[in-house]
Amino acid sequence: MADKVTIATVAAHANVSRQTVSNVLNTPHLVREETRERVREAIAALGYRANQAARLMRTGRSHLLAVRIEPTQDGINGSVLDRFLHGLTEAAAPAGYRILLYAAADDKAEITTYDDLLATYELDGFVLTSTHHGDVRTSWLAERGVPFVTFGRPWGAPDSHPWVDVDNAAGTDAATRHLLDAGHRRIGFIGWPEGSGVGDARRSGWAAAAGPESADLARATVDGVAEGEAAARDLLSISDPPTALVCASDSLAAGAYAVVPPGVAVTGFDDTAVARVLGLTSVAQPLAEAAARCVDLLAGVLDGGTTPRPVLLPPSLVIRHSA
Amino acid sequence: MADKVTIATVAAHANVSRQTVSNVLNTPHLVREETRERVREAIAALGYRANQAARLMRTGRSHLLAVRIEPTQDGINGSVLDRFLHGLTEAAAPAGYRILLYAAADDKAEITTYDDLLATYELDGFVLTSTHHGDVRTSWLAERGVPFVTFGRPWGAPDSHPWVDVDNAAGTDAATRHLLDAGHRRIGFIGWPEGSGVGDARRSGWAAAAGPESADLARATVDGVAEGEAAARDLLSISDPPTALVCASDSLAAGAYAVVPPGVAVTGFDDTAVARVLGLTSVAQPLAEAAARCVDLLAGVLDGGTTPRPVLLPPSLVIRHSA
DNA sequence: CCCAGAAACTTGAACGATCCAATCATGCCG
DNA sequence: CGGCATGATTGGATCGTTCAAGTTTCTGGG
Repeated sequence: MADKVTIATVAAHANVSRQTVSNVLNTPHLVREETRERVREAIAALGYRANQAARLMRTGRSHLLAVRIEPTQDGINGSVLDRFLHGLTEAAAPAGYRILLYAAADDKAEITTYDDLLATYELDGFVLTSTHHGDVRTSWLAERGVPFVTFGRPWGAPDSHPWVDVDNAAGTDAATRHLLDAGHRRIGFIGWPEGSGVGDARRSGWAAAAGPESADLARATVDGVAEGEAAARDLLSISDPPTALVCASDSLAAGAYAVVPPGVAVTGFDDTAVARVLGLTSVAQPLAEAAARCVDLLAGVLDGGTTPRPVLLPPSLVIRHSA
Repeated sequence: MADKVTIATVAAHANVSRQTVSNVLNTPHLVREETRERVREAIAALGYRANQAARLMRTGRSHLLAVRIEPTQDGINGSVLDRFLHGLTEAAAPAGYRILLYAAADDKAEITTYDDLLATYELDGFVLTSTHHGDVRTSWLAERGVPFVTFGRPWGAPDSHPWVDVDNAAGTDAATRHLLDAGHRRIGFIGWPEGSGVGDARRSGWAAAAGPESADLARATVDGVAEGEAAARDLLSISDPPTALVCASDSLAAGAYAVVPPGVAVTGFDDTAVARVLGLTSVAQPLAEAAARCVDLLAGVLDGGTTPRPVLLPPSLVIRHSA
């Protein structure tokens, strides 16, 4: 391979100074068109690419965004993060950013990692997933003025930082309406214990569409297939049992679907591979879109200095034979 | 926040020169113990962290490893990559490396990306997944002397580069033996068309254990649930049909399991969430271990300059009620 | 007490880019 | 035709670190 092509190589090749080459790249309007063209040709001919490390040292901008990769919980929702990461990576590239991964056991360890990443790699920003009530991470980042976006709205102060979220309530609302349209009148809900923002939103969407007469048809349990099975059995054992079940996750739905008698409809959430294989009707999150908007917001803060508006995306219902 | 802490800040604080601080970090044996201790205290007191960008400029080592993140195919095997990535990230951190993601539509685009990543970020190495026959990527990297490891053995020249792989044949062999132990005598196989190294290995493991008398009980098809269903139907319609089916993937197994009569056993491959939910017996790959060994090998090449030996890991059989 | 040689430490330069201030060229107006 | 504003281009300094080479300190044998 040829020797390293630096900005000086290009400058010599195009008969201009280094600074002029730099201007062509960063502030093209300062350079006469003729010169600009000549420099561009030299860049193309030599295959020059600006060295990020050197640029970073001067500008303080690494063009690196960090995302945490979490260990897959039960594995069912694993591919959700997977698709989100892929979306991020694809959206970041054209905007000139790259995605750096980090792992952390808990929120406290995550903050230590922030400190490290910021000091050693001078990251430009963070994308946080699965935010929760009283999240220490967001306040730590905000205090230090580190740019970040969350996928998931802030559960405390309304708009304390930019965020992208999927309208969870609209998702269960759509699922419930779909069941109503199919003639179901008693529609149950299997969700998570109160306190998780996402879970509460999913319950409220069902509650709004199902109406107050269904208030006693909700069950709360931790996520899991066995738990979904148990909750479904419980709901079906009451007098005048529900004829359809809206579930807060595909795990719960998979469990429920395994024990309900034929004719009882079940819907899940996240449109995972499990839903696809079982034929579960499920609410799909627009993950690629969400990832792209996360990058947009972050790039907006970084490049434009704007304080962007939050983004709330509508989910869609994927109808299969379970409902 | 306080101003940036550089090596000069530490040097001033410890009453030594910059170089001595650098020596404490990189070649401690050159520094007198007393001084070393003093410098270490200064580093801790100031919370100093070496700036990677500056270090990179001088040494040419970015401590960054790149991995491609692929779009999830049918979603079923999605979480495999997910778990592998998590393993990589966790293993890389203690070795002083970070993981950078990139996306690419095909092998050709991937090579363009290599070029870009190497020139702009000066990546230390690559981890390649899903290598295949006549892979242009490995030869491109090898020609340029770029360090890389593949997860999946090279299908051409035997040991042309370091690799980590799971013994696919051992996996289907174990599954087949498990079925033999359970009393099955006619054991079929549903796999992929010849030519994919992984698929061929999985078939050969079954073939070895099932014996030549089962040679006509193999079917080849592209991956997918519907395809698994069709292949299973086909195998069960012959005279003296198999009483058990070994499948090359959980997708195929899920399809097959849906149509086989009770008593016919089915095994899958990859121990995905789908297998867990359906209760499919499946071959599990030690992904975290594989990822860790990938990092080991790459770190060995980068730090030690050694040419490490390939690693072949044994899979394990997760037994559920499908077999 | 001197001196060679090793050990410990320091200084200046360099990596490749951008920023800043200064210089050179150009065109316009009086 | 000189003066001057404007625009285009240039050279030097700089970011934080490590390398290479230099200088000082220490040690021990004669």
